[in-house]
Amino acid sequence: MSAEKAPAPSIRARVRAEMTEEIKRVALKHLAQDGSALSLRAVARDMGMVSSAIYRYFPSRDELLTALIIDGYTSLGDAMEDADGNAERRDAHLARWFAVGHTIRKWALAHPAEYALIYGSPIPGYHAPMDTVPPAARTLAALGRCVADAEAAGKLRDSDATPPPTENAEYAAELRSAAVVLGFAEDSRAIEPFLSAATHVYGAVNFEVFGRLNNAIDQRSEWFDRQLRQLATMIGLTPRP
Amino acid sequence: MSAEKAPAPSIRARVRAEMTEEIKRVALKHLAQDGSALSLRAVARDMGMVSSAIYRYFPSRDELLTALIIDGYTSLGDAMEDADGNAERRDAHLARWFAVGHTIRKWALAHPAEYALIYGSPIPGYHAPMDTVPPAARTLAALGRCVADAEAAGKLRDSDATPPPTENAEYAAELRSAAVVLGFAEDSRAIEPFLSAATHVYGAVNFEVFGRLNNAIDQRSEWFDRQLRQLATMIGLTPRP
DNA sequence: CTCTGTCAAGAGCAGTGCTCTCGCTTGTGT
DNA sequence: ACACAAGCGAGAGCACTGCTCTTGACAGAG
Repeated sequence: MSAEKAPAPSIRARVRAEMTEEIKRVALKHLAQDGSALSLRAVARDMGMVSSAIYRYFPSRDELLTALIIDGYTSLGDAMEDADGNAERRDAHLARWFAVGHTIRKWALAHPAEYALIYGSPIPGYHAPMDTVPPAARTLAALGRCVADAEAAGKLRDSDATPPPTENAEYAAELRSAAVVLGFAEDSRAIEPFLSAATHVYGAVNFEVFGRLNNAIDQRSEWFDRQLRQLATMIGLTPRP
Repeated sequence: MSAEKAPAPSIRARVRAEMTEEIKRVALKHLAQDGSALSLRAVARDMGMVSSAIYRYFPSRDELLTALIIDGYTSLGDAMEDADGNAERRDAHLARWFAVGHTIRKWALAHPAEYALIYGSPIPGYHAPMDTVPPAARTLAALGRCVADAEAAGKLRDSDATPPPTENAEYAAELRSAAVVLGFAEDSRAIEPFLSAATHVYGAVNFEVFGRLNNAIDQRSEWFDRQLRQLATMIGLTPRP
């Protein structure tokens, strides 16, 4: 018998953790099929449990949703950081932009229910707790890093489309604050174009995942890629044409 | 007694139409409060009816949703066309762009539930029928008209951000087809920048309405206005800086 | 070998979309 | 002027939902 006792993982705790994971797994499966109409009873039935047993693991449907939301952000964040690659390609800013951008779209198409959960319309009675903020911020930061690194390396043209500096001091302060959070320099000139570009990227993914491109654009990879390219130009990631 | 009899509005039909409108009105109120979790029973209760009575007017919850969706698109479309103004300002393309753009945002903020209904995540079991397509297309066309008119009048710079003409023939055909539907010339060079811009506009409104700007950007009117301005530059609506 | 904390199960509450049947009202054709 | 039928609201009922509470079993710790 090994004499481990310090962290005392406790068989009970281990089993409990496994059950929790299993519930999330099945819930995710249901979410993928039925959309945001997630039913605890259906999950329980699928696991051969009685519905009330689930409440031993998640005190409410909202807590389950929160867990799934955090998992979703984490999964997307992981995918984006993976796509961003390691330090060796740190200077390939444009390639990183495309890689990370396409990863958002691909992840969303592969996990439409989770995508709707985290970037779709808010769920009626549900209010996201603060725990979801850091994983959410990580995804935006992953995209931002490509631009921030380029700017820090002096590889960024000035954006031609950005309007002149704002005269609204509060807005300027908010931009500076966002810059710091996302790893840009506090006085970055790229932060506003980047936030614009991110808004656009998520808008495009929304359109595609939520079916707004049906009967209009079928060449969706091309459509998305060209928008990424246009945004790269707008931000200043590409040399002036 | 007036001798009108040709269309025979039929008292019953009139009352029925009024009831239908009343149900939609109450449903909209509930939608605004509880989000997409619309309950027929609650609507009926609010009207002092029994739930089954509603089925005399809408054969299913989906049909009610369809009616609300069509009303939503129509309301937004009306607001946008109103903002676009009449023929007298037909040449004020940039002003029209801002007016129509801001109208989308204002309408969405004033009707968040209806906005979520038509531009948010799809409702789980619901499939939108074809009737919703024309009202939906009208909103996009209303925004597009500002750009199409500018292009037709030769008042549009070439967009600098747009990537070079695509080599994907199918994608090019889809662009031409979209151009025709939205009132652009078939060989319009502005259609792709415009579609990009529209994607961006709806992305920005999504972010704000769905709370993705919370704790980040409070100066939202400024934020949105600057993005509209940037997009105008990208499309070529403003003179080169 | 108890004791105690954890668990699944089941019944139950209030709510949901939807169906069906029952009478009542009311507009309408003869 | 009257009888007919269509349209209507009410109510019961089915299968479902999230959630609560109680009960009884079991397993780890002392």
